[in-house]
Amino acid sequence: MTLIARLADPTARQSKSARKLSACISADPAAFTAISTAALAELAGVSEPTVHRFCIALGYKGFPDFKLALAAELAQRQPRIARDIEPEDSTGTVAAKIFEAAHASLHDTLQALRAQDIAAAVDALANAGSVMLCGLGASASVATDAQHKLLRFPLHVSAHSDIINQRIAATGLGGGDCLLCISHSGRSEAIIELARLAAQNGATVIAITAAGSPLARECTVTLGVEGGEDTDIYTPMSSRIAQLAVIDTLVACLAQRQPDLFAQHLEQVKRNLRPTRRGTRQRK
Amino acid sequence: MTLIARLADPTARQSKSARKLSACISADPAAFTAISTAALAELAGVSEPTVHRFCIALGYKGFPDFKLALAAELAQRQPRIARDIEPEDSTGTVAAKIFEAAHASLHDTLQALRAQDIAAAVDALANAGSVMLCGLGASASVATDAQHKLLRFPLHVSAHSDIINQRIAATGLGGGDCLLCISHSGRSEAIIELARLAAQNGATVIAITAAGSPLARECTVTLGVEGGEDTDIYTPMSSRIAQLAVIDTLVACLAQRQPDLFAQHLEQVKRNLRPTRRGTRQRK
DNA sequence: GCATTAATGTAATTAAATTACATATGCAAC
DNA sequence: GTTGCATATGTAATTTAATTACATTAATGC
Repeated sequence: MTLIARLADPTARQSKSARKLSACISADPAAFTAISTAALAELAGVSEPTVHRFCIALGYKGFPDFKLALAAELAQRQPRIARDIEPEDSTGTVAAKIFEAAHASLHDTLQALRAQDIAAAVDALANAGSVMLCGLGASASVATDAQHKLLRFPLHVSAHSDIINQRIAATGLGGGDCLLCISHSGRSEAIIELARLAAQNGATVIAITAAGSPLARECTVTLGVEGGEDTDIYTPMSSRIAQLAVIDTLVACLAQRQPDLFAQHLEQVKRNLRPTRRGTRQRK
Repeated sequence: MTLIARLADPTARQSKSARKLSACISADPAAFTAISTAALAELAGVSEPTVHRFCIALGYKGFPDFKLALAAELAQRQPRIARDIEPEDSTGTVAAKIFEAAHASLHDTLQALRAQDIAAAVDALANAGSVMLCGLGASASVATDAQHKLLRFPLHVSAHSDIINQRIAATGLGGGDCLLCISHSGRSEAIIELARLAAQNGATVIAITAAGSPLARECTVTLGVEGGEDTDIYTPMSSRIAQLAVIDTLVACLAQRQPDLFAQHLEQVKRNLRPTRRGTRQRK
């Protein structure tokens, strides 16, 4: 757990003055990175040695050590100023905000991802008779991308972005088959229906979608994707990036599971990359 | 410039002992975050007040302030341990590595992106008679994604992932039209030919690809995408994520340029998002 | 080569952090 | 409810670190 989280943690058993200090620091951690024991003691209404003991109790060598750790942690946590784009923003600012949102989304998604869910999804994919990938709108291209990646494996993979074809194909799924749904909101009626249909037929349904969404409830395994900071405008953009990262993770785990294939895959990707590595001076 | 970069900067005019201190700290910055003036003075072979003056000269209030800044900066710079996935890695480790690579790729791409190039690309797109999007393999789904986003604008947009259709469509492009090529390596012969063809017909050619690649040389504007850390295996995965972020940036800038549309776009996305925000307890 | 300025060091001072010790508070057993 | 123990907190002393004041040395220009 991070230091700041530990300070804010109400379940931690702390003494009265420790609680005062925690509250005081949590309120504005940045303000306490450039302050002395005396000043902090004053502000928290405790004595100086209490501050010192507090730091020791948290596992630091003393107050300066604690301050250093706090400063480092504050620096580490992303700027997280991920804010909506304003009409007056410069091109550079727009780019920075977009990339920042993507970072935040990736970060949050990784935090929320549970290893056991990934493992379950990989199991289902690895053992599936056939794998069907579905998405609509922006998620359709994510599904296509997943198909591109999964084609390298000895799986029967199909991707559909047409809701008629999706339903037809889903009807054909049965036990041992696998449906991977991709949806930003997890509230697209067509996809939810599809998941339900596949599940009724006995297929394993995996969703890369918002945790806790209606789609998530229809699924065997849900890989939650977080939108990052709660900004209005660009969340669907960033979440799609996180979806891709989740797919990459599934593919990597799948590859890893099949050592021969893994090596082969590795070799192939290396071969594909070779031209990129070559000096760019020479033509072709 | 970062503090660490400033210390290592050989062009900076520094006194003899300042140079000694810079060298000493640059050698292992982390070691000096938990040390006293006396110890640093000893190690650098200078006196204590010299250390203090050195900190003041760098713009800090004193040695502790300097240490704090140094620690913060060290914490900030990414772990960057982006390494290849090993067969023995756990599921969680695989996920962490994949996401880390994505972070690195985004970071590097943003660093390398030039505002004037984005502006030029946005100009070309905004004023284009028709916009054609092309990519092959993994880049095909990125092109599809771009199409999905650009469809919201009053542009004539088409995306092709079939190399025959691509050539046919590119032949139809002329002055005032715009071709947006997406390629990881920038060495796909088919796409390079396409770019050349379109350019010959007078179209503006934009590429989202590796900077300095053959494709980049055929283009009016290149938006370079960095693969992140130079790891063998998963670079193409991460770079695709960065490609999407670049597209998002273009779309955002495009939206921003047309205030009415921007507002409309914003409203639309907000509307799309609304269901996500709603409490997830209620069904449908 | 001498004067002047900047750079560095020594020693003194101040401030901060830590320790030692005393007191108070809370809890359990009787 | 009181006694005893343990934990928590505070006061004061000590140590350590950081800073300042002043002296000395090295460097540069004339």
